[in-house]
Amino acid sequence: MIRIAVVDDKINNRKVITDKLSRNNFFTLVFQAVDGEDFLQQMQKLPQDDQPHIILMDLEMPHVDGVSAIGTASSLYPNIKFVVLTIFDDDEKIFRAIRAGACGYLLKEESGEVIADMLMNLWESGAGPISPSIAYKILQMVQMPSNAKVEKQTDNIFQLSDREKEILQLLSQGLEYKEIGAKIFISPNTVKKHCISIYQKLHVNSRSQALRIAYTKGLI
Amino acid sequence: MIRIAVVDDKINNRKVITDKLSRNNFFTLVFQAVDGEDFLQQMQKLPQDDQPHIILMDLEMPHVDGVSAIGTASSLYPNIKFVVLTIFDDDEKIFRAIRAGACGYLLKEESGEVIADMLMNLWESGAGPISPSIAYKILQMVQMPSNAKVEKQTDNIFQLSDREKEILQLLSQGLEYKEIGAKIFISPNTVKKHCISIYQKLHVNSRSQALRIAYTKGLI
DNA sequence: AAACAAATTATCCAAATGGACTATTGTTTA
DNA sequence: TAAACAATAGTCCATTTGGATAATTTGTTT
Repeated sequence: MIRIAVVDDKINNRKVITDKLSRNNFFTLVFQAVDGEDFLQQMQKLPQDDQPHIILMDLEMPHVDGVSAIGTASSLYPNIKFVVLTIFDDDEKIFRAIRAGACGYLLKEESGEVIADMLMNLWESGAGPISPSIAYKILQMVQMPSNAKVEKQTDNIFQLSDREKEILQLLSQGLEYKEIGAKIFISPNTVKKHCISIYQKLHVNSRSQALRIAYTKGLI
Repeated sequence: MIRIAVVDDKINNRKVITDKLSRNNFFTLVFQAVDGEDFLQQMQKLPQDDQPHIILMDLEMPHVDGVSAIGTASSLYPNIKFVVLTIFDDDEKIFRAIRAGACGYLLKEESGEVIADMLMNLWESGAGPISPSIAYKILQMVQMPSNAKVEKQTDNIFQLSDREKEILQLLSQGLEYKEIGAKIFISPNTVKKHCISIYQKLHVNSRSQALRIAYTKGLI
C-alpha cells in the first residue's frame, strides 16, 4: 500500500487527483494540504510510521510555494519522494523544483492511468516519473553550455539575503550569537534576529534543522 | 515522410530497428551505416535534399564511436536530429552523448510502437524522445549538488560507539533530546549524556560544531 | 520627498543545551 | 576476580537559544 499526500491550494485540483488515484487500491491518501506551510506543519505532527511515501505537490501556491517546501522537506525527510504535479512546464520552475529535491515532474494533463503507472514504478524501481515533454526540457538544460547563469538563479531556493547567507555560513562553523557578532561587528541580538529570519525562510525552528538543509542543499 | 538513417555495427540490430519502423509508412530509410566513420562519409556524398531528418545511432561501434560521430555531425548538419538508440544506460555515456548534441536517448528494449510514436512526436513538435529510465538519470545529473559529496567513512576515526553514532544520526535530523529519547525509548537525560560523550570524542563543545564534523567527515 | 525593504538593536520569557556530578547495571578485558 | 567500559538515569546550574514584539537606522526605488 503506497501512502500518498497531495498538496494543492485548489480544492478542485485535489479532488481530481485523489479521484484518479482512488480508482487504484494500491494508493492510500494520508492527508491533503493547501500550501507548503500547511504541508510542513502536518508532516511535523505525523507519527513516522504514518508518513506518506510520495508527495504530489503543486508549485503555484500562496504563502509557502512548492519549491521551497520541497527544499525543506526533502532535507528533513530524505526517504520521501517528492513529485511535482502541475500545469506549468516553464524551464525555470522545472529546474528550481528539481534542484530543490523533486524526483519527478508530471503534468496535470496526464491521464489517471499514466500517473498511477508512473507512481507505481517510482515505488517499485525508484525511478522518478517524468512527463516526456519535461524530460526533453531537462535534457536541454544539461545540453546548455553555459550552466553558470543557471546556477545563480537556482542557488537561492530559499531567498536568503546576502547577510543571512553570511550568518548561515558562520553558524555552520559552530559559532554562537556573541561570537558571530564579534566577528562581523554587530550586536549578538542582531545575529539572533537574522537567525530567526533564516529559520523562517527555511521553514524550520532550530539551528540543527537549518544546518541539515544548508549541508544537504549545498547552501554552505 | 520522415527520412531516417540507422547507424549500428551489428547487422541484426539494424534489421530489427528498420523492421520496426517499416511497419509505419511515414518513415523512409535513407541509408544504413556500420560505424561513425562510414556514417560521416555517406552523409558527405549525399545531396542535401536527400539528407535524413533523423539519425538513429548506436554508441558502441568500432573505429569512430557514436558520441564523437554525433559531436561532429550535429555541428555539420545542425538541422538533423540525432537520437541515440542503444542498450546501454550508464550515466557517463548518456551525459557524453547529450553534450555531444543528441536530442534524444532511447533504449533498444522499447517497443516498435513506442519508438515510432516518439519519432513522430520529435518530427511534429521537436521534442526529443527519451526513455523514462534515461529521463530519470538525466534528472539526477541536474540534481547532483555541485559540491562533491563526501564519501561516507567506513572506519571509525573518532571511536564513536554504535549508540553514539545512532544518536549523532538523530541529532543531524534536527531532533532534540526529548524527541530522540522518545524515538529510541531511553531517557532524555541519557541522550544528553551520549551527546556530551560525542562532543568529547570529537573535541568540540556544541551541537553545531559536532554536526559540522559529522557532515564534512562523512559520519552521517 | 515618500515609500519600502534590509539591517540593526533591544527587551522579556520559556525552553533547550552543555557541563559537572553521582550511581546502577551489564560486558569485556587484563 | 578486579578493573575498565558502555549504557542507563538522575540532579544542579549557568548559558544559550528560539520566539514575539517593538523601535531605529540605512539604503533604494519610485
